[in-house]
Amino acid sequence: MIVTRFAPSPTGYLHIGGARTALFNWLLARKSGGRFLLRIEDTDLKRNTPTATQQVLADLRWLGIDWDEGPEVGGPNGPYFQSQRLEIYQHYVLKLIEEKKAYYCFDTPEEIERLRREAEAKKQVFLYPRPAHFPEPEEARKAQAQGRPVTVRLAVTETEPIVVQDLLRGDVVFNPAEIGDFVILKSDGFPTYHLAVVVDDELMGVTHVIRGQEHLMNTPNHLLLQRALGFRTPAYLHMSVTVSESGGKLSKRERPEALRKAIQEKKGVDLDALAKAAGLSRQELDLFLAGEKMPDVPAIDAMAAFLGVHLPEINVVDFLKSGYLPETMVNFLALLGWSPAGRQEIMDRQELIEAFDLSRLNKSNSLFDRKKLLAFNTEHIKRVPLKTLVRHFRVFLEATGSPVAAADDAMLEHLIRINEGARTLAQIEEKCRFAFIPDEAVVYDPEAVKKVLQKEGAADILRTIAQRLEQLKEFTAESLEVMLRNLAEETQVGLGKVAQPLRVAITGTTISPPIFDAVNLLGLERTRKRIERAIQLFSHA
RNA sequence: GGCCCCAUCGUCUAGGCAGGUCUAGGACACCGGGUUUUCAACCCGGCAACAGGGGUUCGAAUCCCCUUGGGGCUACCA
Repeated sequence: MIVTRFAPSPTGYLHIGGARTALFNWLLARKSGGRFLLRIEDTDLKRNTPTATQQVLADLRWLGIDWDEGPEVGGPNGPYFQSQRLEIYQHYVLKLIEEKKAYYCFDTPEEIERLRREAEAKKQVFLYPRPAHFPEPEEARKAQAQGRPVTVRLAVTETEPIVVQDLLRGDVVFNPAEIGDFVILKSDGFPTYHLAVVVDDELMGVTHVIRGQEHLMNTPNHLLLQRALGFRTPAYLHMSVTVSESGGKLSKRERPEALRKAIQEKKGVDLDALAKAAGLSRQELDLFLAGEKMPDVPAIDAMAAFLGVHLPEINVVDFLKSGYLPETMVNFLALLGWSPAGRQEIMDRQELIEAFDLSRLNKSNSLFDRKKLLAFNTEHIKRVPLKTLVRHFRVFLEATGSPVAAADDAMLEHLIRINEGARTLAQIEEKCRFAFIPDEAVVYDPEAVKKVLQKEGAADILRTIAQRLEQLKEFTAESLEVMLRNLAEETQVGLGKVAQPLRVAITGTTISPPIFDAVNLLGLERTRKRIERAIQLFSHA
């Protein structure tokens, strides 16, 4: 049976690259009827954040990527947090030391750094100088008592070429002479990634490891460790990397950097107000602008909102908040580095599982194209069942704190219906928000006022509409349509000349759902009030 | 610098492993037109690629080599 896993380190929100890795492992497990497990690689005390695991779990759930074993679902191979498996790693480290396959080291970071520099100066690869005699456990205890850092390194004694058999790339050959004795146990008693991943994959019965190309160079180390420990070697597949428009792999730094650029390019930004909006001190903001400090995600979001700039989405939640559907994300991510046998591109999870096949993966890096993502989202909004869409819409509204969240499900369904052709949930929200704010809170877009409301005759048309609204027997989208069409015909103008002033009067902008639906949504009373307010504010007659 | 991976339209890719059926197919973007009460959506049409060089072969996008370009790694991070 095929067993795959996703093993994120909880350093923040799940980003799009991680989601893609998780997805491919999940697809392989689901396609083959195997198991998919989730393991949290929290062995770096400095980088982990306390809430990150919850964020990652929530993001995976939103995407519809479920796990058979792991946090919150349990399983026979737990615990699934590496920080809770310290004795297990300890056991194997001790075993390797006893067998003289690994040894204690007492170097300080400065000493290591010096050796590294020397090697660099000589244009040589840095290889840790293995001592002729390995220190005894006794010496390790002594060194520790004296306050020296104690680490353990694997003795790399292999002389034959190390061959990584990659499912995608074929045999990749490495020269063992270029692999130095690497650290497997850190001075804080935590295992390094190499040790933890090898031990856990063995103990958890992982058969297939799909990961990013950035791990290809680590794989010979893992092979070495597996041999030293007498473990099996899982099948490896190193996927291509997703790169960003700015070149280089897509990283979390993208958003802060885009924000910094936006702040620097914008003239006359009130930095004190900006810092306040982000909950930062002025000093922290200055450090950020100098490129020396990265504020956290909420602060970044707050600053972007304050400036009204749109930052590129990187984390899974960013896409949620921009109004993308999880179906879109899963579909689009699957197509980055993989393609189905047929012509069909738009697929739901089930269709992806059915079509998935490792042999159709491709090796080259790909660029994340947001325009194509938008097109995919438009398609999925059309395809996803209405009930599901309502659920997604609710999640979106709550995540963004929209006033539209006050609506019940029936209303949300209606809002979706009258916004046929929308590209994102955010667009639906933007178009409908006008009906969920107080009449006095309508902000009139100056551009729209100038172009529509202050045009010749606009005020007259609004007055006429207000009058006819009074005379309307029943107030529905249909009766409104009849009324407005008649009015357009009588006054010998296009429907646009009637609809546009009305649209701006009730929404403050030129963008809304179809005008009949928009008025119907707002209701008779509030429509009248807003028309009056608009006439008052903008007719200079 | 060293090691490793990769290379088809602007982008994601099909084709490559089994060389002729490829005057290279699709999707997105873009451009032009249509539809239209706004924004979208929708419909029709168009533009656009085998990185370069050398082999192998009757024949190369496809196989081999070199060059160039892009990417990754080079930690007591994962």
